[in-house]
Amino acid sequence: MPPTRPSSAEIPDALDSDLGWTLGVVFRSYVRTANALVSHLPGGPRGYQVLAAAAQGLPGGQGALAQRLGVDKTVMTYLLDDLEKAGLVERRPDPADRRNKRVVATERGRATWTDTQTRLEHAEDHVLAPLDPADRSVFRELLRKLAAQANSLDPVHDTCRLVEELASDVPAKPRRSPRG
Amino acid sequence: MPPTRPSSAEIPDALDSDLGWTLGVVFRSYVRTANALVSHLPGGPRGYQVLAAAAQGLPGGQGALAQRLGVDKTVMTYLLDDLEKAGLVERRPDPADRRNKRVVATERGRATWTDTQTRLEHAEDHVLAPLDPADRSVFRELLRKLAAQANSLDPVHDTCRLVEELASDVPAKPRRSPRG
DNA sequence: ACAGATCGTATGTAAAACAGATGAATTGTC
DNA sequence: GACAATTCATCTGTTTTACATACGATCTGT
Repeated sequence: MPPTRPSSAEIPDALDSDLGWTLGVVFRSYVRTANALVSHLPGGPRGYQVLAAAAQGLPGGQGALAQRLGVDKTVMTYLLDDLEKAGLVERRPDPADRRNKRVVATERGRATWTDTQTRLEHAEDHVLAPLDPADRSVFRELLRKLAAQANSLDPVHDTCRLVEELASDVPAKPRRSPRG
Repeated sequence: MPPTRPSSAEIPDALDSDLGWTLGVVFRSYVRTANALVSHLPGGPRGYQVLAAAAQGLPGGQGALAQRLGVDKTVMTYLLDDLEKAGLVERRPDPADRRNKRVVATERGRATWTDTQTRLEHAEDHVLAPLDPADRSVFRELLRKLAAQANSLDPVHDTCRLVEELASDVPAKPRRSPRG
C-alpha cells in the first residue's frame, strides 16, 4: 500500500482539481519532510512512533505495541533491536509476567523524543506556510472533522460494501501474475 | 514509502490535533477506498494511471510514461504486460521510431477508464461526506493552495536544507542495519 | 558504413513483509 | 503439584517488490 509511493513529478495536467491528487501531494510533502526529520533515528518514522510510545510509558508488552502501531510483531523485533542498540530504549522483563518485555525509553531516548517533537512541529508549519493563520486553523478544523469521520468508518468491510455497491463488472479477484 | 502503511487503529491518544496524523488518516482513507475501486484492473492504482494516460493519448513511448508516473521502466514493462494481457491497452510500434512503443488504449480500455473515473468521483464524495457543501469547497481551495506550494518546493535538496537547518546531532547517515 | 546513444526487455540482487515453527513462561484443570 | 494448552518474543523460510545491470534492436551522428 503505501501502496503508492510515486517519487516526484507525475500527471501534471488536467487533474489539478482532483481531490485525491492534491491530497496526495500535500501528504507526500509532509511525509517527505517528516521522514527527513526523523531519519537520524533507527527505523525512521516507525522508530519515532515506537520511541514516542515508550517515552509516554504506555502499558503492554511489545506485541501490544506492534498491534497498536499496525506493524507485524517480527518487524517490531528488529525495530527494537536497532532502537536498543542506539541506546534509546530498553527491553525490560515484566516482573508480573516474565514472558512480556516492557519497552521503556532511556534518559537519552526521552531527550531525543522531545527534540524530535519540536522538529515535527516545524515540519507542520513548513507545510502550512502558504496559508495565513486564519486559514490554517480553518484547514486544521476541517481536516479534523474529516479524520474523525474517516476513523469511524475505517473498518475494511465498509469499503468492501462500497465496492460492491459501485462495482459493475468485477466477478473475481484478478491477482497480479508473477513476473516470470 | 510508502513508507508508512499502517493498517487501521494506531496511536489513538493525544495526537488528535497533530496535522501529520490527521492528514495521514484522511489520505489513507481515500487511498483505501480508491485502491478498492481500482483493484479490479491489473496493476491496481498504477495500472489505472497508465490506463488514464493511454486513454488520453498522450505522446511518448513507455519510457517517458514511466518517468511521468514516477515508476521504474522495468516496472512499466510488466505493468503493461498485465494491462495488455487484460485487453485494455496495446503496445504499438511507433512508425516514426520503431524502438519506441506507443501505448494506446483499446475500446474496452477507454470504456473501463471512464467507468473507473466516475467511481473515483464517488470516492471523493465519500471522503468529503462529513462536510457540508460550503465547507467542501473551502477545503478544496485551501488544499489546492497547499498543493501548489508543495509542488514548487518539492525538489529534494530543499528538504535536505531544512534538515540541516534544524538538525542538532546528525553527523552521518545511519542507514538501517540489515536484519541478520 | 560504422561508432555511439537510446528504447524496451530480460536477468540478477537486495530489501522488506508476512506466515509458520521454536523456546521460554504462564494459565488452567485435574 | 503435574500436565496440557496458550501466549509472548524470536528465529527461519518464503514471497513480493523495487532497483541496478546487461542485452538486443534501432536510430543518429559523422
